[in-house]
Amino acid sequence: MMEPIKRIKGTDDILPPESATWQYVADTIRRVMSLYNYREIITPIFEYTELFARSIGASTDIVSKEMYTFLDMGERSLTLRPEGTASVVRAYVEHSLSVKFPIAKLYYIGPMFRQEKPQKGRKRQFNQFGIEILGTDSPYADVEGIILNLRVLKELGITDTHLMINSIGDPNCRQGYRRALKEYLQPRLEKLCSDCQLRYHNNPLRVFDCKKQSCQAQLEDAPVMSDYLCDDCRKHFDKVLHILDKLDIEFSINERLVRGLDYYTKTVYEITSTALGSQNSLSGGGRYDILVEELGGKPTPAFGFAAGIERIIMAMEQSEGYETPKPQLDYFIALTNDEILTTAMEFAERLRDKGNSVNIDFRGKSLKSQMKQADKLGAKRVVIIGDDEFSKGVYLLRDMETGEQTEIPLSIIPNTDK
RNA sequence: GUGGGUGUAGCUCAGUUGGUUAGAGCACUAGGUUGUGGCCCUGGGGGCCGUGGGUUCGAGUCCCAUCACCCACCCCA
Repeated sequence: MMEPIKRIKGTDDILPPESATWQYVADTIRRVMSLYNYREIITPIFEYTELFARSIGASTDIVSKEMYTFLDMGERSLTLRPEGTASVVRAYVEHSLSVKFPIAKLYYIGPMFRQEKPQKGRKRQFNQFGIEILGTDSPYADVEGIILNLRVLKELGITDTHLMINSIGDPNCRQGYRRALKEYLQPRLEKLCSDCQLRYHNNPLRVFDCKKQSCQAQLEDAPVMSDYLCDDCRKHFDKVLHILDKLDIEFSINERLVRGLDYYTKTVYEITSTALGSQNSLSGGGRYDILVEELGGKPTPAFGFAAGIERIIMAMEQSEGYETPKPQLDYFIALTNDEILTTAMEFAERLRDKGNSVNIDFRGKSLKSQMKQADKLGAKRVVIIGDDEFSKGVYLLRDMETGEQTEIPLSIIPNTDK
């Protein structure tokens, strides 16, 4: 026996019937996107490594240790995308989309790759969907993104969500805050864990993300970003909060919410669910007003979010009233003799011409076994063509719900309407 | 990278202080109904008990190693 080859660690095969859930989620996402008139953008799943280093930030965990990076035959460094925004912005700049779309409202959906140790809610290949609104700095854009995000979750039946929001300012006012935070932390450096001591140097804001009690204790009286926001950032944040209030959106301000990607400015937010375990973030995003410029485009303010589809499905499965999708089939064709197969195939094609889903078992099994099959496949009706019927030029149409059976000439295709 | 947990049939899991041919439910399959699904009944097929080594008269069970998966830290969606 040959040794079977197994799937790569951290990847998943999505099998029927679970794949139907996945399709349902994708359909719902696309439907909601169209409600807000967002249009799909499909970019390659690999890019030059440089793109991610420049956008996400070379010192971030994602770029410094989680990317699948390799050299192609021309010795160019390529990377499987770890997130979606960088590619969208790259395409936006590359195709000068700002000309055609003064405000570009785009969405994407597809697989992302990060080489992390897998655990609940964290795979090495996982799927995200997300949006990008490019070309406006309006706080209304932030809110539209957030409510679109919430609507997708709501329409999927996920209710136990929590929206947290914060502003991390622009590069200028954040600089002032960084300085103040470092001043505050410096005398306490000894009491922080080794990870946080590193963060102190690389990105002191991330100390807030530390889950260690001892580190959190040191942060109790730490300065908060909101005291350091410049007028423009302050106004923007207040406006976002105000609109959310007006729209009756529940949220909480989390002064310590910091994102792990370097490109964010002003608004950042995260939606969590208690159904998930340790990796409880369903989606997150924010404003990134300097990224387009950093990727070689004209200065263009923008907002976006990304959401994890596997995590969304986990949350769905745990929400009340969730049922696994049942198999659907309009017709099953059962026959008692291989000689009838050709006729049955023709008949099936004519049913399909009318838009019916049709299945035939080619194995020559007993009628009983075929009926069982039909039942298991969720067939609404079964067309039975036995030897007797075949010689008479008729078939039996059986309604699987009621058990009623009628004899009909083979020349007549059943009506599709119920 | 660091912890902890789990590996027995396709799936979910039993398996007594080590003791004959390793079990159940679901799924699959054949029949009960010689041409008809769901419910019920009866039979059948399926296991290098993760892998390698050790202890023992004897190992699914004890010991060591190894691999895989899961969960947590870390990080993020």
